Amino acid sequence: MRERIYLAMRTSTIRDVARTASVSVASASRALNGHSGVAPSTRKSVLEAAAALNYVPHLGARSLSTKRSNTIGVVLPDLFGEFFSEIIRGIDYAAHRRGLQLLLSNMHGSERETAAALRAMRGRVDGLLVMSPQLDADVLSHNLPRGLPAVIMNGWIDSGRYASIAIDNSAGAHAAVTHLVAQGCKVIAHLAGPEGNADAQERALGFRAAVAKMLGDRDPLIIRGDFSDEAGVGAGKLLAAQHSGVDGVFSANDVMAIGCMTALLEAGVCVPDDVAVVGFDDVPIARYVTPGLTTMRVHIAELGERALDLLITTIETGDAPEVAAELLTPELVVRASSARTGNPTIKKARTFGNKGE
Amino acid sequence: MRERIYLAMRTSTIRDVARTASVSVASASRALNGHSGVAPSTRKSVLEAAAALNYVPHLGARSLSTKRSNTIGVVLPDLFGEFFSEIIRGIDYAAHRRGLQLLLSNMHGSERETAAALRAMRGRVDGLLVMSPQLDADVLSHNLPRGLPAVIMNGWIDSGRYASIAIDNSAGAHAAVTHLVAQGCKVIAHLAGPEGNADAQERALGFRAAVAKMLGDRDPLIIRGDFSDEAGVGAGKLLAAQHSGVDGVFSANDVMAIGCMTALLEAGVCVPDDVAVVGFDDVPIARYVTPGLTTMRVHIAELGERALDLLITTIETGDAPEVAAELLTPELVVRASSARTGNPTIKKARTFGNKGE
DNA sequence: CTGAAAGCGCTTACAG
DNA sequence: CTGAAAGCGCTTACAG
Repeated sequence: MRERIYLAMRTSTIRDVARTASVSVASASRALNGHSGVAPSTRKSVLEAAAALNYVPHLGARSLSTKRSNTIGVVLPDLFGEFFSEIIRGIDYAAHRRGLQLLLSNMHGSERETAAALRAMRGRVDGLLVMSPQLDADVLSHNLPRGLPAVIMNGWIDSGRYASIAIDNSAGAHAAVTHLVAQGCKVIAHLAGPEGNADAQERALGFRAAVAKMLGDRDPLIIRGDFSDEAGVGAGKLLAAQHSGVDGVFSANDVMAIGCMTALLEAGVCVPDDVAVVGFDDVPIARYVTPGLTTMRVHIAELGERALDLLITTIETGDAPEVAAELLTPELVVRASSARTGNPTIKKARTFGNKGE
Repeated sequence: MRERIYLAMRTSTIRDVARTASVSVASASRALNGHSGVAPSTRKSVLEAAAALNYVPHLGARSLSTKRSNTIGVVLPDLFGEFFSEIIRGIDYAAHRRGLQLLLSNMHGSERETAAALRAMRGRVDGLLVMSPQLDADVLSHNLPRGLPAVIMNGWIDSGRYASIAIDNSAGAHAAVTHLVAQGCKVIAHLAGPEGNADAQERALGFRAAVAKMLGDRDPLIIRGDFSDEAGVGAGKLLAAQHSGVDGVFSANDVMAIGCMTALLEAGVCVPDDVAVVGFDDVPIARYVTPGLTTMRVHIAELGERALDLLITTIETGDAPEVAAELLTPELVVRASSARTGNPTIKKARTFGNKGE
């Protein structure tokens, strides 16, 4: 009884197919893979046997012998959320077009886990897409299995070793500040991303440079965040309570910008007339919040798509002869969150001069 | 020269480690895997050799011989978007806790692709999580590799063959309509999901039953959608233009509900006072739109988490002795989109009696 | 056109 | 404690 169940459940192998079709395993393999040079009658009986046995090839075994998995490994800081979801969409789109599978993994923030995730890809994928804004090139290249083609997205890029693709954060920050100033903002604060994150750091630096140049502000208010909506809410509450005279906010990402707007609105602060808000990324929901969020559009999905294209090129041309390094320039998308009428609904605290009151 | 590059790039195998450490491959394997019964000196030299060679084990080969991949396959209708992103978050959370990797795949809508995706999992994963609201149990079970443990999420479930977990859509629809009626809505329309989708169908049926019972409406307005924001926008425009007297909308998912609200607001229709809107899912953004979206909370991430737990149980207990079938009941979350003051800003068209004018 | 054999990179009884 | 050998399920030169 036990044995019968076992036999019934056992998945059939190419050996079973060969035996059923009365041919060798080699012939079965050739027929199954549609190779030429197989007698029609042989092919027929093999395919029939396979169908009868409901044969499904063991891809692990196949890739062990072909050294090809038709799978791309993707290692991201997270697998969910507005931003990563869009990245995955782009990668998936490009992978699907080429008949490639995706092996996704995330690094859960720690260096140890990133190393584990990268190493776990060995022998299972043909190439790697890694987004690691938190880790420097050394950690990365030490743990990237040798000989595995890889493309680095948005990281502390070590040009030369791996192809890479990234966002021009500095240009983005500059454009955002320029826009806020053009809208009449006089005191602009920055809602920053996590420390140690390459993108966040570049955006903060770009912001500082821009407000120094355009507003002569060398010590702007910078609120440290972590890219989460909660951080945005906290910042919004802070700004609403503080009466700091801030009339414009440049947030390092959209998710925080949205949290910030929500908190400001709840506190009775009008966006954009009291405080104009600009985000970064243009995640899908940016257009659905009210007011719609002005932001620096990154074309996130396209970024993922381009990264996969780059990887394929790297794989096909062998050991990346000229290492590519693409830089994507974000574009300003103006929506209601920054469209100021020039009529603030509340007087600025600093007009009264008694800050903290 | 060519050869030198090749040698330099070649990834080292356990054989290289063994040779470097002057032990057999068997001993190297045991040392590397931390097995007991290895002389300390042997272990030491093996680990040193591995470090020196920057050895990374070939997981494909390992799982071929151990018949264990420590990877879970996940097949979803899509890998991105608010809903699937949350599902993935839950699955990832549970998988990470157990040290499991995720192999994600989507089915891009077609039956052929679903079959391919399911079969491609053979030999690469220890179990499968499948969400397939579009396909019936036969297609599914025909393509699920025999002997591969699986859990079906939200599908046309064939209780008995596979463990499953699903949402009580009927109860959810009923609760949504009950709420709208309690808010004073008299004419409720349904923004439906795609045909052939199990969840969508159950929600529509539940809606019909509820409005028939509570409002005596046996022929309610049902607008066919496809779960996309565009469909929601289209429905909102339609409702705004139609003067149909509709004062409540129950949408089959949040994303359409949000699109619908956006379109209604743009057309000058007040939500909730002219039209109250209730969604389904409680995706993360539901709380950030303005007005906040009332919805049936599904605890999406938890659904993914529970599904993985179920799968692990199935794998561990062998061939699922008692096939589990869990049903999750969604709960009503009231936000501003349905909090009516009783003061509509515009007169209902049907009050005038000249519909279409 | 076909089959026997070697090999992909591991692990694990089995002897010693 | 250690090593030689078989085996996981495939593919692919190599002979015939």
